[in-house]
Amino acid sequence: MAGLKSKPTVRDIADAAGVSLATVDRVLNARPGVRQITIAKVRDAVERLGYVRDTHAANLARRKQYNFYFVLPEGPSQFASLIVEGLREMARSQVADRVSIRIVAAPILDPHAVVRTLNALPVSKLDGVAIMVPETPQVRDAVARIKNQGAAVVALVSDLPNTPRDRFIGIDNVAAGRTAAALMGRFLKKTGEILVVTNSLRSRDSLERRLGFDGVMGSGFARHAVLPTVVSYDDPQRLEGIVREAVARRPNLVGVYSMGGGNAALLAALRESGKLADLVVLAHELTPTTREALLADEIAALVNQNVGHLVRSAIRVLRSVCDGLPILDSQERIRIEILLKENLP
Amino acid sequence: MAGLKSKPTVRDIADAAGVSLATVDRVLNARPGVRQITIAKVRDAVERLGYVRDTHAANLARRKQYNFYFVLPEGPSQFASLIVEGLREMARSQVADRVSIRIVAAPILDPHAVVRTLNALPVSKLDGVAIMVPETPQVRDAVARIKNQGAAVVALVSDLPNTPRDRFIGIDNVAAGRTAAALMGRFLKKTGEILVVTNSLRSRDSLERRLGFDGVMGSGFARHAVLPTVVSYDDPQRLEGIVREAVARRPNLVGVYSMGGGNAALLAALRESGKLADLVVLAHELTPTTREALLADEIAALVNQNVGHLVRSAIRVLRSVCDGLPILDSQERIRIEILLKENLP
DNA sequence: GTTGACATGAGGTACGTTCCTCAGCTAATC
DNA sequence: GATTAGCTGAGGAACGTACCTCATGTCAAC
Repeated sequence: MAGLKSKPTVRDIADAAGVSLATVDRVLNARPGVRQITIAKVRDAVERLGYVRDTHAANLARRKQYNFYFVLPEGPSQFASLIVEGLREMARSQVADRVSIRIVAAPILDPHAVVRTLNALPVSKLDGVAIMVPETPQVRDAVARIKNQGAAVVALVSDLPNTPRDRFIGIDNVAAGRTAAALMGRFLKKTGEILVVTNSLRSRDSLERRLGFDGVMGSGFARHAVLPTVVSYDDPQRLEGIVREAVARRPNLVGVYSMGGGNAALLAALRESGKLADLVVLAHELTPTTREALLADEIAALVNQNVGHLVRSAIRVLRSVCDGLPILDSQERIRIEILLKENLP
Repeated sequence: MAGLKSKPTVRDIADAAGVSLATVDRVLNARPGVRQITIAKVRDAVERLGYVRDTHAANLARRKQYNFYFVLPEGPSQFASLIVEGLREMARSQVADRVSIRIVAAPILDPHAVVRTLNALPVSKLDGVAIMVPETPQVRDAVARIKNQGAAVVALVSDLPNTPRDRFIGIDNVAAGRTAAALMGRFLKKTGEILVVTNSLRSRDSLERRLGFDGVMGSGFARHAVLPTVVSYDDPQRLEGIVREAVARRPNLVGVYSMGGGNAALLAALRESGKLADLVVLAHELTPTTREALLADEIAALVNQNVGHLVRSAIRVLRSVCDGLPILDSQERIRIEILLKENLP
């Protein structure tokens, strides 16, 4: 019973408002040369008839190409590679019609280089940017500049809350941390210490995840002791050293929570320690490494954000912002996925 | 670097193949009156230039409306209501352009009435059907008939594997059962008996879920005893009675797995028993009832299939089938979501 | 050689929109 | 009363595709 009569067109609006097609067009596209009264008449007709512009016909006429840039972290991050892969798959699918996507690598270890990368974007030639870099004051300025020049901007994976970005596309990392804690608490059979590891504290993600993790561990599972965050600074060797030492020195260790990347090195160190089977290990993001570990029962569960949804949502939102269309919140909220061996896609 | 030059049009194909526009059109739309050699020339040019028809321009020209019917279970099922709601939201969004969706209620308690409903569909006026009813021999025949008349058909939520349906849109229910078992095994702190409840065994879902559940419980968590499936036949009172009795008679009960609907009655009975706090309760599908119970710590976790994805995927697949376009498997696989209080959307 | 079947080309109109030009109107200013 | 500026209408071309008609071509059978 969800019927749908043939949708009203600009012509219908013109008739209903008692004006010409040209005027409707002027109003709809915010072109000058129309009196306020006439604008109101057209707006009213649009409301009454429930007109929604056919974006496809519009893009056809406008021969518009959406030019979007994705600024992604350079380097060995498996997660970033997955995003690139997701974007490539998008480009091949029909969803991406009239969308051209360019990927720019940002050397996130060097904040100044990141800003240079952002400033080098051809803002005049582009309609929108999705940015996945840590927030620094300089990045904030760069984002503001891009936004001021009229481009749509979304923050990807890691939010840039103190910038005029149009939206954040990613999971609520505090909730992700809470989720990890809930799993950890439920999964642990023995009481003991929990090691928390991350590769970087520069992005907000790790901080927020830790916050959420501590919140739930502290209230619901306070019998366990959550150790201070160990940071590897993207150095696999450093990470291996730290982990090896922690496992050796802490006979009471029962769980490990890996908040960031670098899981290959973490798992290597844990395997070497021989205690992996006794530990509840939780990590983030489904990558080849974590998938394998999950299947081998080395990792108990993953907290994941679906890369496909991430890129599709980013593109949808960028388009909507460009077209001045509303964003369907419910559709753009990225879920916090819990992955076990059993529900692995 | 994922560049995209302006895509080739029919005109380019005509030039490249050395034929006229009309001929290209005849080939592309499989109209008669073209020699095999010419067809081959055009096909070759399409290949070489990587032409893909602009479906939006095509639909515009064809002034095509996709007419899709959704056959959903009638009755008080909260899950079905969510699907209806999801469809209504779709209709409002831009994704559903040129798609008209009609919802037909099928009285699934009466198999003959279901078949009558299916046979009453205006097959000649419709492009595709999404069907969510239990599989019976009569349903199989009806689906075959619909498919034979040229409509696209997908099975929704519950598969119809022995029919010529184009695709199944829903989760792998065996894996869903396995997932529930993994959670149950991990969450249980005490050893004991597990009650398994469902409202109906008519659809395949419950059988498959049970299969998966038993598989994992039997291999990984065999210390627990999984009781035979209790069926409520969609009768809340019957369900309450059974559950009340089971809880009273089995002091060793540690977990409850609800495979189907009717969770309101189940929870009512468990609450009344006073033992709810000691039980690990798992259920399927996020509904107002299960959400509330999850937030109240009455349900430990939900195994969910995202209604939004379900309907969007169904519509995308129906469209692709109608247009003869390939289906992107990776994009259409519905995830088995695990929902805790902490990652509730 | 005529007939006819089939294959192809040329050209048009339409879909809903954008964007352009040009003409005509009204009201205010000189 | 003439000039100007601002507003509006009428109409057309284009986007990429579908689908229609009509004319012209080829080739084989009679």
